[in-house]
Parts: sequence; C-alpha cells; structure tokens
Amino acid sequence: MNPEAIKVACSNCNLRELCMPMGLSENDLDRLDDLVTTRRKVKRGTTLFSNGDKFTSLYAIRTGFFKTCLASEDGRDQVTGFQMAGEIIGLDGIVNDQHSCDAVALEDAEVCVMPFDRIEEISREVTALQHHVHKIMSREIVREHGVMLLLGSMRAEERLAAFLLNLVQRLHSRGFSQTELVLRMTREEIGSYLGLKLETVSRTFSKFVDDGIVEVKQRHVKILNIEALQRMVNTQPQCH
Amino acid sequence: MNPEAIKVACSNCNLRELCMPMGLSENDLDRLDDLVTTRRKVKRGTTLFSNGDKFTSLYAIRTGFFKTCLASEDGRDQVTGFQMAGEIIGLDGIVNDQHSCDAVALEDAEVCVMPFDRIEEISREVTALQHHVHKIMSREIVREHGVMLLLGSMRAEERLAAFLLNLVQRLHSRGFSQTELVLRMTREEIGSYLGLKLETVSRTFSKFVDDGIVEVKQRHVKILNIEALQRMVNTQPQCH
DNA sequence: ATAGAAGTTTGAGATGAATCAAGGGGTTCA
DNA sequence: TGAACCCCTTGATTCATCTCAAACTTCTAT
Repeated sequence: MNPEAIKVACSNCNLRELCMPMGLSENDLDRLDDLVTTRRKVKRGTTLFSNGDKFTSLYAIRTGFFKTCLASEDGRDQVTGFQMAGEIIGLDGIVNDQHSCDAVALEDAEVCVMPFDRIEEISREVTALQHHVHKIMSREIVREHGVMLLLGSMRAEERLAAFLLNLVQRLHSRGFSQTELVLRMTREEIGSYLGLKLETVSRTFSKFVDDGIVEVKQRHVKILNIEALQRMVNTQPQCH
Repeated sequence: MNPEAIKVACSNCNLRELCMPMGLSENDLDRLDDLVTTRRKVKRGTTLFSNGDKFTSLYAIRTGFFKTCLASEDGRDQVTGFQMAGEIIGLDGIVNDQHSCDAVALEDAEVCVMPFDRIEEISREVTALQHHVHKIMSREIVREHGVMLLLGSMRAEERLAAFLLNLVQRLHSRGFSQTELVLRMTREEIGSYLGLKLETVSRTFSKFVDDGIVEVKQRHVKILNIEALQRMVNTQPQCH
C-alpha cells in the first residue's frame, strides 16, 4: 500500500463542489483524481509561495485562510485578496512562470497541490475541467474588477461594509453563519486590502458599533443589521 | 471566391506576435487561422459589448483603442482598463456566460472575433494555444494586482506617473515613440481609472508641466524627464 | 462658418482620511 | 503563570483630494 495512508482523492472530498467541476462522468472523475499529487500543510504566518518563486502548481485550499499580497520595491504593501477553503490560489504565476505575490497563511492551513502541467494535460482531455479552469481565472478577473471599483470610488464606510458582506457571503456558502464571523486578519491587513490605514478601519468599525449595525469583540464580528450594510454599498451617499 | 475579399488570417497578421503564441509549426498555424471567424468594426463611442450581454467570444483588437468600465447600481462608474491593438478583451464574460462590464471604443476600431467555444476546441489540440490563453488570463490578473496597488497605496502624482509610464511602454512595444503619446481618453476617464477626480488629474498634469517633467497640449503629451516619473513610482515619498 | 456641446483648467473652500501620539487589552510563548 | 509583544482603540491635528464654481478652449454638427 502507498506510504501516504489517505489517498488524495477529489472524488470524495467534501469541498469538491467548490473547487471542482460538477456533473462529471465516473471516468472523468477518475481522471481528476490524478490532478492533486500531494497535500501540503502551511503553518500560520508562513508562506505557501513568495514573489519570485518558480511557478509549478496551483493550490486548492482545503483548510485554513490565506492572504495574497504584493510588495512594491519601496516597501509599500498591498493585500490583493483573502482566500478560504475551496478557493484556488497561484494563478498569478502562470504568465511569467514565477509568482508575483506572496501567499501567507493567516491560520494553520492545508492545500492540495495541483501541478499546472498536469492541469493543462488533463484539461485537454476533460472538457469540463478546461471550462472550469477558464471560469476560475475569469472569476478572479471579475472579482478584481469589483475591488477596483471599491478602491477607486468608495468611501471608508462603504469599503468596510462591502468587505464584511463579501466575507459573510463566502462563509455562508461554506455552511457558516450568515451573521457572525471571526476575522482571521489584523486591522492593518484589512486596511491594506481596502486602501485604508488601520486606524481608519478601527474607527469605522467603532462607528458601525455606535450605529448598532454590528457588534465587535476583537476579531469576532456579529452583524446586527445586514440591510444597513447593503444599503451602504448600493447607495450613493449624496445625489445632487 | 469567398465574399469577404480579404481572408481573415492570423498567420499573416502583423499583430501576430502580440496576440498569438509564437514558434508554431505550419500545421498549428493553419489551425489557428480557424480561430477568427469574422472581423468587426466598432465606431468611436459605441460599445463592443455591454454589461449583461451574452458572452460568446473573445476579441483581439486590430486597430483602435478601448476602455472597459464597470457601472455599479448607483451610477458610480469605474474604468477598469484601457486596451490597445494586440490586446484581448472579453475575459470577464467567461465565468457567468455574460459580460460584466462595458467595452467602449475610444476611437474607431476593428476587432477580430474569436468564438470562445472554438478557442477551447482548438486549444485542446494545440498546446501552444492552450498555454497562451492561460497566460493571457494570468497576465490580466497580474495587471489588476498592479492597479490595486496603485489605487490602494499611491498618491495622485504617483498614480498619474505610473499611468503615463505604462501607456508609453505599451505604445513603445508597438513601435511608437517612447516619449510622446496621444491620450485617447478624457481627463475624467483617466480619473476614473486612477481613482481620482478629473480636476485632480488636470491639476497633476499642470504640476508635471510646471516641474518640467512633461509637455501637455490637450491630449498630446511629451515626456521630457522619464526618470523623474520612474522615481515617483518607485520611491516612497517620505520614510520615517 | 458658427453655435452649441463637450472637455479642460484654475481657484477657493470643505472634508474625509492620514498622521502622530498615547494608553489599554489580548495573545502567545517560555 | 507571567511578561513581552503585538494588536487595537481613541484623540488631536494635518493634509491631500474632493467639491463647487467659473471661465476658457476645443471639437462637432448643422
């Protein structure tokens, strides 16, 4: 028997519907089980990959929580995203065969390693996988469009509201509460993602608490008035 | 003979090296010539596709200049990119089989229409095309990371400097001047892309002129001191 | 050619977020 | 269990950009 006791198999992974294409034949499913070669544990605070690392694989997050961030030459730092179970990271590395950002685990994590040449090989044969890869990349592009809208035209409160709504929505689709969440990142990391300073993030949280929109105890957030948050994101503050 | 006098053929298109994979066999090149079904002219000010349109094809820009932009429910508007000859647009439509932004021609343009199912079909057979499609999507993701850095952490001057440098660099690689360019977009569109108001864009241009960094005559820009622009982008304004 | 529309520049004042600063609270690791 | 460190909050002040406004220039279409 194989030394690794538990065979890595997407076909009986409970995250399958998040990271894999649906509605496959038995045969195709078998092919997909060749996608993931190994699993890799990533301790909190350590990187899965770093800017400049040779690109070999995409990673499906099994457990844990990551941030991806970009460091410019001068030490400025931009968090480009937060990723949770079922999401795929590493797409940035494809263009230049090397990663252009860092992926840091914000809590102990485990990822499925999917060598990219194998992805390409299998997706030549399994059309559903080919579609799926294209959709994942397109989804990331569209997500980033949304972040550009946020960074380019929203005020602090709207940014934080959009951020919280996005997080609970993703957590909810993973079976978690629609109203409560635990932030895995610091105020500074939230700020970096939202284009704000950590003090502004903190103040905005406090304002939400004053307005009775959320309860905040450190990293525990309970949303009391989700409509208020949605209104903030969808409504232009003042029309003329 | 075919009614369309000029056969659409990538193999003898002078933009080939910008939008197509390089180093193909004769045979593969023939396959690629099936990618583009038609060409389409887009008059200035009109859209190639709009938010909500059914997604069918990617488009390679042959001539002209586009902006892609996002409109949020409330009428806020965010330009997500400017695209020129040799670049591919429409990637946003893949995820949900419908476009999620508008592509507007900023000058009379012509695009090559590449039905996406055909792209997928051919890239199953021509590995080089498969690679290429992946790289194009990844490049877009990385580009957007850069925009996020710009929007999230740069000041007005740095944003405009980065914008100008990016434009001349892309124009230069298409055989145009490294120091002179004609802006195809308004100050407002630049502002939307950079997360600034048009007045701020105008003022920043004026400051660059005062500092002898550029000459500006309406939409004609001549870069006098490219190092100054580069320094602005690479240098943190004040360290502590 | 000309009027109107659209785009640009510049000024003055308002404002939201950044910065600087200090204190308190939690978490982690020895 | 304790202590150091990191993280968070809040206040006071500054500053960059936005807003509002007006005048000017350049395109566009009749």
